[in-house]
Amino acid sequence: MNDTKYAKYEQPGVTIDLVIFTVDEDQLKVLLVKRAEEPFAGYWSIPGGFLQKGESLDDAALQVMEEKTGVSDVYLEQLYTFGRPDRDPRARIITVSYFALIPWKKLAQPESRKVTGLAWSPVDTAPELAFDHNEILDYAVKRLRAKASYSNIVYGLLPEAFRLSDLQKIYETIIAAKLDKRNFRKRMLATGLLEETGKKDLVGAHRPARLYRFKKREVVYLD
Amino acid sequence: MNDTKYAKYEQPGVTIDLVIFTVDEDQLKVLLVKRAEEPFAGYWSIPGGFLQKGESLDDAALQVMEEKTGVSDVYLEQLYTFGRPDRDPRARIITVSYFALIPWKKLAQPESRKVTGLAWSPVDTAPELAFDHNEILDYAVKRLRAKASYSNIVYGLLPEAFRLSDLQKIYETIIAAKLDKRNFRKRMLATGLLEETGKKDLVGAHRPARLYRFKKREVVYLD
DNA sequence: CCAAAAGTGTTATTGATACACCCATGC
DNA sequence: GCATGGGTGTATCAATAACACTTTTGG
Repeated sequence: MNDTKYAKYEQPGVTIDLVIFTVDEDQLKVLLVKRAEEPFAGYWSIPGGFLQKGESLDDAALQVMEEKTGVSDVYLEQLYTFGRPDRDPRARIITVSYFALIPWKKLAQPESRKVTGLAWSPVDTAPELAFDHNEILDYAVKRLRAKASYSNIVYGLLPEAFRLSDLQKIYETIIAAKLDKRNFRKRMLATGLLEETGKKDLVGAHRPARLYRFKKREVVYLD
Repeated sequence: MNDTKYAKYEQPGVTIDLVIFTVDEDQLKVLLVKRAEEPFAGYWSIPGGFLQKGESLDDAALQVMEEKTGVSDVYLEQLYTFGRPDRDPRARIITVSYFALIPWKKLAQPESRKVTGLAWSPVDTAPELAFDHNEILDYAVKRLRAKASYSNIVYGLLPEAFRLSDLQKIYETIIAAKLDKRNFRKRMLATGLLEETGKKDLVGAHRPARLYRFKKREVVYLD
């Protein structure tokens, strides 16, 4: 920008911060990174980074995603932009927040989990975070819960093929409530968004489960 | 910001753009301003302005609102942040968009309507706008339609006291569909969000209508 | 008395909820 | 044969949708 022309306006730093969710061990978890530097050195924060020259906001979010998880083909949605003048003690910085969903299985490869300074924290026991990141996290959790109730967004937390009981578990975890198995299956199959893969899940000493997949791995709103 | 430390990052200009809605003549309308300067001189755009030093995003939005309409006590909600690198030909500028709702009556005072270079355009016949403002407008319309269906957000388009038929008209205008009068009234009164003012609207050669108001003029989600 | 909008109930349909037992497999 | 999770149907209740006439006022 032309500094003489725009001198009286703020030219803030712009960052992208990501709330990356997964469901693991029947808990909704969020990826946190430990800050090495001031401000908030030693605090946990959600992963983020500065917007690079020529980069779109979505690209910047993807960039952070790949950097921290090694994974890029995930559900990603812009959340909200936070810009309180004092939210960063260093300088005026506004942050465009995103939330992402990632199936636990994708992360189960050892290399993407061993990075130190990274941790998956259950959302309800998340520690005090740097900056206004608790606020961002709360906002993301609300959005996820709401959106799960009127869309098929949970596909982002599931692998390609899954059992209906997996799907139900994901819903129960997100909304923190038990659901009736028969009603749940009826409702899900009635949406017409699922199809059988024809395969069966053979693990365990019990009747094998049919495996389903989402016909389309993109957001569809119900009703 | 410290320019040496952050030199490799983008320091974009940050603007706030507002989609200001009202309902008038049974049409959903949006406030447009005519651009005098390049780029897009002569084009219509939605009102906006640069973020000022020390100003929060919400404050900046309010500022623009007051500047263009003379009104500040209105419904205002952050919408989405647009940041394609080429969205402004001058420089890298990202814009945090907001949408606002304003009751037509508030604008009916002559002084706030006479400003030249301002126009209320029906949303479905809006012209080609500057920058990516058509995209922002479309996004706002979708958000408004969706939110009207599961919240009491329409209070922002109504004066303090109104007839149930006014309320119904607003809904019909937003969702572009006719509603059944009896079912509509039953449903609205069942929400418990309305109360009678005790007064009656006496205009017109017909039975006077009871006037209602929202118990709380703040967003409540239904269900 | 006519025109105009306000106000009011009942029935049918649809969708949501509650609820319990048999099935297929591995060990 | 027993433990484990998979898979299925029906009856009740609640919410939504369809539908038409009487009332009150001003002119």
